[in-house]
Amino acid sequence: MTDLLDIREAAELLRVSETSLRRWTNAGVLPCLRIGGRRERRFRRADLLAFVGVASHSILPPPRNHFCGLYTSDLSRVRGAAAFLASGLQPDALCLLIAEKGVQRGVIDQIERVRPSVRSDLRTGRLMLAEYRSSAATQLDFWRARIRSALREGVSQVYVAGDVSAGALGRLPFGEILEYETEYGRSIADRAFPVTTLCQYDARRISGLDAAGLLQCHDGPSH
Amino acid sequence: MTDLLDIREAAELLRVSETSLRRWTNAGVLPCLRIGGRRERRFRRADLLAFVGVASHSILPPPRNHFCGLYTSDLSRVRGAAAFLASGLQPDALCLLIAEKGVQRGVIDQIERVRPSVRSDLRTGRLMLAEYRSSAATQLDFWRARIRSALREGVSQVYVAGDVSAGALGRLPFGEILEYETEYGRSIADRAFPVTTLCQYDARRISGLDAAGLLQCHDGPSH
DNA sequence: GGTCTTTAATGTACAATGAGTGTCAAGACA
DNA sequence: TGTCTTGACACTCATTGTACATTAAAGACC
Repeated sequence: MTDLLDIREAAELLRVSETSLRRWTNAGVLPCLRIGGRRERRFRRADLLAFVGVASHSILPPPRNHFCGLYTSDLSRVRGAAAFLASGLQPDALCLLIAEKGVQRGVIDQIERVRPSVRSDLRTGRLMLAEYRSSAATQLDFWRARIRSALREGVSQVYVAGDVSAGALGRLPFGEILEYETEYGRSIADRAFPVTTLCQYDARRISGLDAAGLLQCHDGPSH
Repeated sequence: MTDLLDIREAAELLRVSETSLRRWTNAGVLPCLRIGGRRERRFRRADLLAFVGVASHSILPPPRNHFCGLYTSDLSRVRGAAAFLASGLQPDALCLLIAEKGVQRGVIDQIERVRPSVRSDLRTGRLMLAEYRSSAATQLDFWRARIRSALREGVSQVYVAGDVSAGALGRLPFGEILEYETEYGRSIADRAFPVTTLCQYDARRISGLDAAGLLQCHDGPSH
């Protein structure tokens, strides 16, 4: 977690203009550090939060937003994805479900049991369906495009659930899947993006070593 | 994500007028932060969502104290246990390492690299070594006895690292191992006991289904 | 080394904004 | 019917945002 913010990031965090930050630091009411011969301002997150009266929890657990789920049956696969997406269907969020058609139907039916309005979520585009591309590169491009356009349209949080094992990606050698996941974690599920992801894998079709690799490139299991 | 919304964004999010937001914050029913000399309002997303009854993700994560670690090499096994125990070697804590003799030596050597005083920790009993019993029941009794006596002696936190795969327990059918872990989680790694546990397994010797079972009866992977 | 572009700081002037304080009408509800 | 809440509008005023020019450091490039 970057603890030192430049003036643009600080202005974005506090939703104020850079001018105000300069005024406040000049007036001495807001601490800031100076760096380099140009004496650029650097702000500590804790100082910024203290300035608006937020108690800075000194030790925050690191954010976890890239989970993997190992399902052991078709039912547990559907249940896992449904629970994840149902919790994500919030007013200003976008949910994406990437899975084969049959699985999509099962997940929708399952969500409907706790959220009868799923169908309308589908119509309004708050919940979108797709299938995995067959190449890691095109799939990554798909993610980036979808998420960027959603953020541009004002969505504040994106929830992604993908059934990797059953899709086209799942037929790649496992090493390539891990590379894909690693890249996904680095460039998409990064802290910078408000994206939370659940990657599902069929525990019956992977080895223990595969599972260890999955845990390595995810923030943990979902449950 | 600690993002703050200004009053316009907050009004847009909740689909109410800015007037109402001002009234609600003045009445104290909706929390808001104040910033700058004009005391402008800034709203935390979680507060806004909570105000309309949406369960926010800012609920405290449940405590996690029963981890499993999948190692893929002898080196990663030793490193995992060493990192875990080194972080646990605090003044009022007791650390337990349950592993075969050879692994014990490797872990001690590894800890010594970041904490030269390990040997004295061993002498004073702050770090204790043992090997797995061959039956789940006797092993559970061992844990209970050790931990209870430690707590009686004033220890405030117990850290347990165990290499299950390589020990006598690891030779049981995997179903029995899972039963043992489940019982351990229920009666020892319970919230009531100040015990944090790392159970290590050899990823090379288990199946994907086994790994899924392990994740099910642990709070998550350690890393 | 030198050159060019980018970026941030500083300073100034002026327009825009939000807070605080009112009033008032429309709709919900018992 | 009366009461309560919401949204809209008006007004003042201090703060904030924006736009501009200037300077200097940092980074990219040859």
